[in-house]
Amino acid sequence: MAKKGRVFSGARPTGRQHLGNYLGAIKNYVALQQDYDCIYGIVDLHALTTMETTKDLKNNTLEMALDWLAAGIDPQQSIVMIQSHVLELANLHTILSMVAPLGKLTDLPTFKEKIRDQPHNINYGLVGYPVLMAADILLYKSDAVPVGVDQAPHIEFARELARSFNYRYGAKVLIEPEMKVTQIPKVLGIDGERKMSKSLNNHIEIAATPEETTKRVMMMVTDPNRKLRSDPGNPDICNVFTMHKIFSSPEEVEMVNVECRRAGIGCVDCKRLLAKNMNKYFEPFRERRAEMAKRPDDIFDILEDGSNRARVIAEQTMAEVRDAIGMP
RNA sequence: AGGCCAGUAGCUCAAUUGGCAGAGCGCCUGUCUCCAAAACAGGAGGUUGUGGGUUCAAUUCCUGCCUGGCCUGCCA
Repeated sequence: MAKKGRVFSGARPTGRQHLGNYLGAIKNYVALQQDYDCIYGIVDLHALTTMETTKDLKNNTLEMALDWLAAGIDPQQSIVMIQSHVLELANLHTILSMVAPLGKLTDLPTFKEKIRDQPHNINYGLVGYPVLMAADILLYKSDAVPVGVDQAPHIEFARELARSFNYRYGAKVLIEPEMKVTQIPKVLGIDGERKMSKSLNNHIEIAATPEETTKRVMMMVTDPNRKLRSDPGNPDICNVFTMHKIFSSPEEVEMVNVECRRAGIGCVDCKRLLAKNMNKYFEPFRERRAEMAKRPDDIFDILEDGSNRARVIAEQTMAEVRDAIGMP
């Protein structure tokens, strides 16, 4: 069947995925498979720019791959691969680094953030992060890249690199990728104020047990003005309600919306309903995942197969790149 | 390569002349609340970067090494 083109997206191996990862990326990855030839990379090289210890790298890769595959990313239909297993990437990265303007790299907001976050580890790779990202996208001749708005400058940078390369070497080898801005719901953590993230420990893992999920939901911060059971609440500022809108039926959402405001239901009732719906939502996923987790070798085989398929595309691109440059 | 400075709890930092390594924030538990938050009470968390040395005793003094920052050079 004819698809609209090729999509590449990568995620750093952060281990077991949480609701933010799922709603922000994975769900979208699964949906895109219908219309595009997708390549999903576990970008371990990018992870090295911030990781100071790599002892969990392999396990984090496995855990994330399990979440991806069990969630519906289909390795028959898409390519699921490990970034570092395609050596051509390093080659293209080096070549692109000669075209990449340093001033632009150091001006990017993400780089400035990292300077603030890890002033003791400002490495060369950190500056070149967007170059490596561009290399990944361009290596596979991606037509589109699904990203959140925060990644927009990086995609724009990749487009400019492709243009610069093509102009400098008088070729049309590299394809400027379209930015496929996905409307990512801003998923807040259980603290109700900051973005859900593992490092803030305000996350809920999608592969968590029903008990663990319920426990974490009960810990969620609600409308602080609703102190007593008899007080009316305001769902508009309550993250529990936001989650209801994702995991509960329209009828239940309406019920919560009405009953919370007139103290018809309490937060405990509200949270129990949410936890129940979340657990129901992820039940089939968790069953599939548990099955897959019994055979970790199979997962690594899938990743290896994906990397091999990706390499075929990469080799073709690199032949064209070398030819365009006029390398002997 | 040389010179100077720094490294202490998850984070930011204290610790008198060399004398039991502490605080704030964060984290966990409890009280209180429908839950959560807030408040209060309690708790965990450390080979003081690391190996030697001096000393009755080293976070503190000496020294090798590691890491980071600033400066001066050398090579490509």
